[in-house]
Amino acid sequence: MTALDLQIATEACRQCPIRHRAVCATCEPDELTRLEAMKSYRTWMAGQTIVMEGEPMPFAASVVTGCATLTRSMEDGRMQMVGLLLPSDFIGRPGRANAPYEVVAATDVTLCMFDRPAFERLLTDTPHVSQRLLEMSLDEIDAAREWMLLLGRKTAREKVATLLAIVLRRAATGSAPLRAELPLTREAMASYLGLTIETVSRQMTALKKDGVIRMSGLRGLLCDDLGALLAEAGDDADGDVLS
Amino acid sequence: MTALDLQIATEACRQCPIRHRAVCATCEPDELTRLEAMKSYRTWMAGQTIVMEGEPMPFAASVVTGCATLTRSMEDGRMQMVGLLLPSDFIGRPGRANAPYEVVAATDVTLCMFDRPAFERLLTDTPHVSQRLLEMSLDEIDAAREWMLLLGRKTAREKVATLLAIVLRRAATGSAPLRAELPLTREAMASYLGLTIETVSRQMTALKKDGVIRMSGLRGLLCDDLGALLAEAGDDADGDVLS
DNA sequence: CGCGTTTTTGACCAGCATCAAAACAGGTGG
DNA sequence: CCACCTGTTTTGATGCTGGTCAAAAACGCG
Repeated sequence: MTALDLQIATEACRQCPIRHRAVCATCEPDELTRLEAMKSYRTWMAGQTIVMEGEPMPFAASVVTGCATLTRSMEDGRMQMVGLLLPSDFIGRPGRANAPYEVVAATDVTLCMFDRPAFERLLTDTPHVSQRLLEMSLDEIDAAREWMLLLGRKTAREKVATLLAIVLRRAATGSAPLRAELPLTREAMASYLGLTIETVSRQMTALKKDGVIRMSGLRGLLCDDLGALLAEAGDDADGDVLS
Repeated sequence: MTALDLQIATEACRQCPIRHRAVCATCEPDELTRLEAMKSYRTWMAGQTIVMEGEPMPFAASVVTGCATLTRSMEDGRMQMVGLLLPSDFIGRPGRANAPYEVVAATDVTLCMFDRPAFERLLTDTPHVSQRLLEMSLDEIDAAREWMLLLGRKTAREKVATLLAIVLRRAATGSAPLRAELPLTREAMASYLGLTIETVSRQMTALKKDGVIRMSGLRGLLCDDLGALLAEAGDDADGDVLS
């Protein structure tokens, strides 16, 4: 997506790359018009904090491009990622003014932001939107529960394999060898998986040595046999969710 | 609540003990009438399976009394609890016919069950209900994320202390010594916390030895100093969520 | 009272964290 | 283009937390 495309998208929802998957997916033309009036695009660079834990959050937003993370932290500094937001995912909780977690740009991220009061009015006025948001929330609950199984019961090797499989699934470019850019640093991976950086690194090395994955550079991920990777992940070969 | 009360509640939503907290909380009188037509009560005994993982789930329901658990399991038998349902909590996912997790009665449980197709029609017809369900789902997401922090980053001792604090909060009978009946077996606690039974048992013993809690029998929990317990839990003294 | 189940306790071990240092990548300025 | 510096990633050595296996104790129930 070029800067020009982005500009167009800013103006017309109909051109938007996440039009049919985001919270606005089921909007009618007149509802889109109303959305267009209250939305604005904004971009953050990788690593930048979008919202700090506990701070006021005067907007709701959809991720248009890039990847953001939600992180919850303890007083002594221990942190756990609790959400991974990819294009079309929704940020913000109607009815709540303050963010319960830190929101950080994992890669460069563009958000389509809605003024919170206006968005909440839209929610009460248009069942379309609130029903779509309900649907997305229910998916998110399922994803969170899958994630809880990972955090509570999987071994380090299974955790890493699971995450790599998730990334490959989302980036699915068709046939083998499957190829994807890791949108996460080792630190973000560790935060996602409830591990330390060192353990993530060791397990990646082990999976490479065992021929389950290959790397091209630090971020380029290759997999010839997704079945083998899924076996390492301890899942049966179906329905993972992300976000 | 006696058997007689329950009988009354079956007939009239207005008498229902969870009337203002459940998914029907915001219903108008006419909507309640519609609900009454499609609902039916059913009770399970502690330990019974309500729905098996992957099986069809032809209903949605609210927990009226008792406690149920949602559990996700891996092929090799490892299990992780992913939901703890207390009175007023909602079971079921509109738009999905099969249960993605096992539902088990932790204590004796009574559900107020709705026929799924009828309930889904109600959802599309009455924004009240779907907005209430959205609200509840968003709370559930927050609870799941808090739970993820526990699973990913807390020590065994912190995990156990956190769970005990959650139970005490929900059962809050006013002033010290705080008192509650544990609705969970050691096995269920372990499943909730991503630990083994033995570790849960050891940590409970340790917390007793350290004077943080006292037990009267296996299920009776006493705490003289909730602040001390919360300190052990690694939380600051506020907003935990459950379910 | 006796049996089955749940819980506790004990001994031991493995997996992951921790601490530390080396290797590597990426960017800057000479 | 290379030397240098900074931050990330990898590798190594070691220790602790929590898992595993086993048995004893406590509880619940017929």
